[in-house]
Amino acid sequence: MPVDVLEGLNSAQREAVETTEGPLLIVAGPGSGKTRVITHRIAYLVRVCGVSPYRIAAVTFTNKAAKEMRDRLQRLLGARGQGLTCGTFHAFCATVLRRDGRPVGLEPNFVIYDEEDQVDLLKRTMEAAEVDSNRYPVRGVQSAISGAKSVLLDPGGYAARATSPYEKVVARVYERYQHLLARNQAADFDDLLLKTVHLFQQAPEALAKYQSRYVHLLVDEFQDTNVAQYALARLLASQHRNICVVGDPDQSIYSWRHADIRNILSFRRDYPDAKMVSLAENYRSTKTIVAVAKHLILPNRSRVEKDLYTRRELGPPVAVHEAFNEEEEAVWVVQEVDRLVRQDKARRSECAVMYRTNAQSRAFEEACLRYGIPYQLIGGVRFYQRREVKDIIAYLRMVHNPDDEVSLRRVINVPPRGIGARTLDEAARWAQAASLPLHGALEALACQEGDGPSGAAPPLGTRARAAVQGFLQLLERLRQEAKSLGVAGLLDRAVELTGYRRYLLEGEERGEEQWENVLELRGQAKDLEESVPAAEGLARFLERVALVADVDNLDESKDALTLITLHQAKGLEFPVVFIAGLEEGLLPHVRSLDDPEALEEERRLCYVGVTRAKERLYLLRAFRRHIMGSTKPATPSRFLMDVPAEFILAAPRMAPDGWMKQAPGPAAAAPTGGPLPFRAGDKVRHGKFGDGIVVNCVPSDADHEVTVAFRGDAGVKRLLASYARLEKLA
DNA sequence: ATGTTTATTATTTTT
DNA sequence: TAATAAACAT
Repeated sequence: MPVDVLEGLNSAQREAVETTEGPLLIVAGPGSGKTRVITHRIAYLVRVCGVSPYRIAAVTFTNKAAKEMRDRLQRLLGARGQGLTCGTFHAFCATVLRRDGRPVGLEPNFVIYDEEDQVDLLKRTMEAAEVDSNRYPVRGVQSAISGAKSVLLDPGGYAARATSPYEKVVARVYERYQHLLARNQAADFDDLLLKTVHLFQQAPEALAKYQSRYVHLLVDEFQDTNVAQYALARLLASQHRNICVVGDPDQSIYSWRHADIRNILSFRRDYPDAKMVSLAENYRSTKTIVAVAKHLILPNRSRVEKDLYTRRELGPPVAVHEAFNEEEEAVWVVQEVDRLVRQDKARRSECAVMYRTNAQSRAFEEACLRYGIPYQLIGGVRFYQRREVKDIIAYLRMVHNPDDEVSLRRVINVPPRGIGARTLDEAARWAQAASLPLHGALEALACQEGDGPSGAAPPLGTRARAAVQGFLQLLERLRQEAKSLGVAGLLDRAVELTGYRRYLLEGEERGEEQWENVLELRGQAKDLEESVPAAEGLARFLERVALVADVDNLDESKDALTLITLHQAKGLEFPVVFIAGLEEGLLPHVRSLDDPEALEEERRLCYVGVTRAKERLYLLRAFRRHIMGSTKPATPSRFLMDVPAEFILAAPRMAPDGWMKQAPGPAAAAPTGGPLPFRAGDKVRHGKFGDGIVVNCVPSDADHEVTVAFRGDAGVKRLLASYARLEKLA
């Protein structure tokens, strides 16, 4: 009866699923059915080996991946999957620390600081430590500390290793920063991992509890783990040694987030008896695309050999197109999408444009708007990062954890209630002197209870005192009401008592939209109330907003062209993929040009993009590119040189109908577009821009580029003759 | 305490 | 170029 979990698997996949005992390393190429293998392996453990789901942990990097895994397991196991631990590293650690974090200084109600909160706190740390933030940019220090934490160095360990003056300064800041976090009952993202490892090292009974529980451990996206995460996985697995890691070194693109591919080497060193299974058959892409991907990644030195292949058809050749500039690159793509859709070759939702930097999306958005192509821009400001959302969350966080000073400072004057920088400075100074937490100092000051500890300094003016008093009363009231209200109700009260709605709607530029976001947040709180006991509601809600960032993700039901960065595209697939900006300095990015390892990562990024494509792949570059205010000539990316000519069809500027049917062949010389259709001085009319005068007209590939000065708001535009449909006026 | 002007600085961003 | 932060004036 239970053999069907093996059905439809190829032999390598089957081997991976059936290897249930001992350490296992699965190297999974793109499109090789990785998620399928993981889920089937879990199903196999439960249904064939009779392992209780309670004893299995599957750890992923993203909530999206975790959710997909849960959904698929639901289908495979139904109710028999109950009790499985499946989530991100960070979520797992947060759970452990809420329950058992006291030995490492965390109360169950600790808050989780995101990067913005981290930077806020660091700024103040550096001020207090008198470190000049011009000489030591906060972002840099933040990254250094994060890097230290990712390799499990605490302030002492880091200080001991610090050699350069810069590192010594960082060490000083790091030490104080950790003190402040502790005083705030807060952990940043890196702390979640670091503190869990420390907990396991310092409290053997805590480790024993989790070690004995998890008989089987699976780690997905292993190429993106950092040292701390790997250490954690090893600790967890050390009793039963059933650790299965799945990854693809060729798709490691997060070293700048301290992911360390060397973990794969460490794994082999730490588990010399590990079995290795390579999933090399690709089910996603055509032969052409797989071949291009292979050639592209081949020059990388640090690789684990893996011979990707597919049994799929050859498919159309890869189209390489050189546009004049980013604007025309975008127009070309948008028109090509439109053509594919009109000719029924693809639906819009099956097409994606991928690029290295977010700034590149702009030209594509404009082109989509101009040609009326619906699009979906992925990325940008994440929902929980939005100012108005974070403000509301800050109120909730203060209710939950009075020590959270970052939240306190964030909203003490939002909406404005007359507590400015001066008052706050005074309170902070006072708190310091009396060694009180900030909220304690504010309370003391508001009651005017005596003078400073030294008996001197008359504290606040009456006006400021009243304001502070008002704020504290507001908080107190919220805390009282929180006892009898759900999260949504509490949120409502916070909004009401602060007048936040009016503040947005009357004071802010995008108030309407911001208010919508607050309502969206409220909706989520309401949803959560349905499934969580009221007593845990607030804690669970705060946990979720801290650790889940993907509310606004790809909507597959929308019939729109997807615009997405290469990084975000990892894990996705599309029948039609356009990779834009294949130019030196962009892909590979300038900041990687002098570093061979960084260059390899850029190459992997490009590889990730190529391997997203199922049927059709387009590689684009511009001849000139507008970057940071000035236009510069661009040279073709070295990655383009690694695509063998036999797979390329040099796409003509205007794709004539059916050109995709042509046989692949070497790039043909660009034809010219015949006699000039316009001359400077001609009067013309354009459907959208109205009347204008031709300034210039030059041949451009198979077409003509016409520069027209329009009379209306349109100004001077450069258009392609065959698309602009300019009407010549007498 | 808050609105205005100037200066600065620009990859990627799973948690 | 354009967004954002810090400095500045009111």
